[in-house]
Amino acid sequence: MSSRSPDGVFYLTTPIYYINGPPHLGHAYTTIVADTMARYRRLAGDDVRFLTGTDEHGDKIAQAAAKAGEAPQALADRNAKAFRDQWDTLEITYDDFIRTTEPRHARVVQAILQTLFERGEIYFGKYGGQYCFGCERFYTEKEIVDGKCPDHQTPLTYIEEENYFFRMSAYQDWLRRYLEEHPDVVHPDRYRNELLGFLREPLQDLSISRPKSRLQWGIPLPFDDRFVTYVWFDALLNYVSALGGPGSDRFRRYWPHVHHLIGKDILKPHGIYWPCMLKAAGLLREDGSADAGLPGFARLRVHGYWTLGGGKISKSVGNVVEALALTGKYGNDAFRYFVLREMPFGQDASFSEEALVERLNAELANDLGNLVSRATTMVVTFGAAVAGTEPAPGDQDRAIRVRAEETRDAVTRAMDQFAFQRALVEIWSFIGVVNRYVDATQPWALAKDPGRRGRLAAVLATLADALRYLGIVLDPFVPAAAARIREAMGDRRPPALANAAGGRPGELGAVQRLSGLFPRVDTKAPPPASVPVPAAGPAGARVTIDEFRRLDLRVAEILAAEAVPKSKKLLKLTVRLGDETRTMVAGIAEHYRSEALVGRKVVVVANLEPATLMGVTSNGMVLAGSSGEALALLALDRDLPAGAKVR
RNA sequence: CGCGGGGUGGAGCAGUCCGGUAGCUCGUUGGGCUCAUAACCCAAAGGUCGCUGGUUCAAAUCCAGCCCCCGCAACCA
Repeated sequence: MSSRSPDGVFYLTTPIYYINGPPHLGHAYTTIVADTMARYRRLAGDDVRFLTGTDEHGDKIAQAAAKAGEAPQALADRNAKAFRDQWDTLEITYDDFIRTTEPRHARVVQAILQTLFERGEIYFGKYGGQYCFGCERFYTEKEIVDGKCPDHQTPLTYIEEENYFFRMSAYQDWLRRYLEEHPDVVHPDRYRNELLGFLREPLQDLSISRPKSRLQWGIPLPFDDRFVTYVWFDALLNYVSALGGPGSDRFRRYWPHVHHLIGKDILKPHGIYWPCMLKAAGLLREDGSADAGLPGFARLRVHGYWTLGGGKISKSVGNVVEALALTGKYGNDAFRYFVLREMPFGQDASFSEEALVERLNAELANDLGNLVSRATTMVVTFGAAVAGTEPAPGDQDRAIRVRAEETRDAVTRAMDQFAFQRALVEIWSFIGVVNRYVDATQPWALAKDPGRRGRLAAVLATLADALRYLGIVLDPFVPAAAARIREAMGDRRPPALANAAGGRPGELGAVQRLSGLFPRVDTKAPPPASVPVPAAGPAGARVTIDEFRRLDLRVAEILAAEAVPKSKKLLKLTVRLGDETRTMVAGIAEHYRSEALVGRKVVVVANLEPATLMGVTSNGMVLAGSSGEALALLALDRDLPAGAKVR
């Protein structure tokens, strides 16, 4: 069985991460998965190109920079560095790190836009529609939830403006047929089904520009510098620009072998926009053509989400940034092993420190670490006694060799499907076999019997062979530990899957004892709870008394309360302030039953900008205090008429 | 009728597509071993497979209905 990729070339990308926050568990998982796959492919002998990077344009960055009183580029430089530093800490072996603010990226984006423009794939049109400033995009009637952005729940603004559009609608049929006929381009399969689901609705043309009057922090359109490029159009092209763009040698070599690793949240841009863009730009192979210089589709490998703190006993990690900090506490290998082993690729899984420690102790320390320790100790201790002895291999030894090869093939099959969990299960099953082999052959007993030297020699050679093998197959998953195993076994060859075969006993004399590869974590005295969750939040900036007075706080009587249909948290309240009656929406449905509220007097902000939530317009806000899960409405300790001023 | 995942020994999960003795890891208990990181190996105890009904010789598995949990959508104005 060959473990190589077609042509022995493999191009793997992570999404480029948006730099509006620090790297967290989600980013790290994607990147670790990619790194594991890249290492595995290299181990299998492929020529691998592994790309990651950062997405740095857009209004959010521009605004954050303005707020901090610095240039957007300065902010981007700082935040991009945080990602790079994190990946260095995790020993991620990326070959290239692209930033969308780099000239090499802008050049390619502009060149491709120009090509599309000249081909008539982009047209200038007037568009009137509901726009969300938070999302930097227009919404269709269908997407709008009661006049609000379905993402931000903020009111949309009707904007009529001229923009450039990509004729994405022209590719709907092509894309649907392609996905139907090529089940392997999106994995796991359910995500392909989801894409086909999207395609049952008519595909709209995609607005790909934003007027500079509204957004400046972006790549100018090459054919009209009054506009900058829409962020997704800009961002997706990093996968091409990082190779130097169409026509470059690197592009020709790697682009046909591209695999995009993504999280399920960005399936739509990658599974709909991206293939249409590529098709239009001539960067995909024509149907039926044998053009080897282009891929038929940008293959997608889609993973699920981590959930946190689901368990009852879970005093564990509170958020995704904290979760990532556990790499420092338990080490890169343990963290990698946990996330790869715990989450079946494509599905959701829950993350907890307890589960991590359990796997670290049971699988890394007990199964693997202890095996390495006992085996190296025996080879070193008893090895001298068998020097020069002709080994007498038996069935047990041959069985280990066979099992090793079966395991290697099973790992190959699993990795071809991005099934990291299954690959690890296979390897650990082999570790169990070797542990049982030690108990069955009892080398310590053989060592006491001079007449069984030949047998002992064979057993020790088999053990050494098995560890050398593990030092190779474990390399993508726990690279540091694997390197230590190879070193202890005196194996100085660069690791290669081709060498992960049994039956090549090396010099027992070169073996060194290796103990404590993964020390157990004492769970009796649990480690101090990680970073304490900060309370409600630091006191914000101060306000002046005048600013405070701008708030119109009033006593209000609740006349009626009802749940907002389909909402989980919202109650629609009818309240009376003096003579006036109005509707307010409050996110308290999980804490108060509507019947219990009628007749109560509460404190409200009366002059708040109206907002529509789940279709109900709220004219004000009911005040409540909260702490963690608990929530309480403000009440008066003596009665006052509705409408009374609060200050 | 918004989308999706799930309910299987104490904990976490597999098995469900294609019906036929309910399996794995952790934990517990007993034993073995002494090479090893209180580890490793063997064995045992422990389950009305969420509920109800149906199909069937036979249901964790198929069908119908119901209950509950968890993500996301999706909001705490």
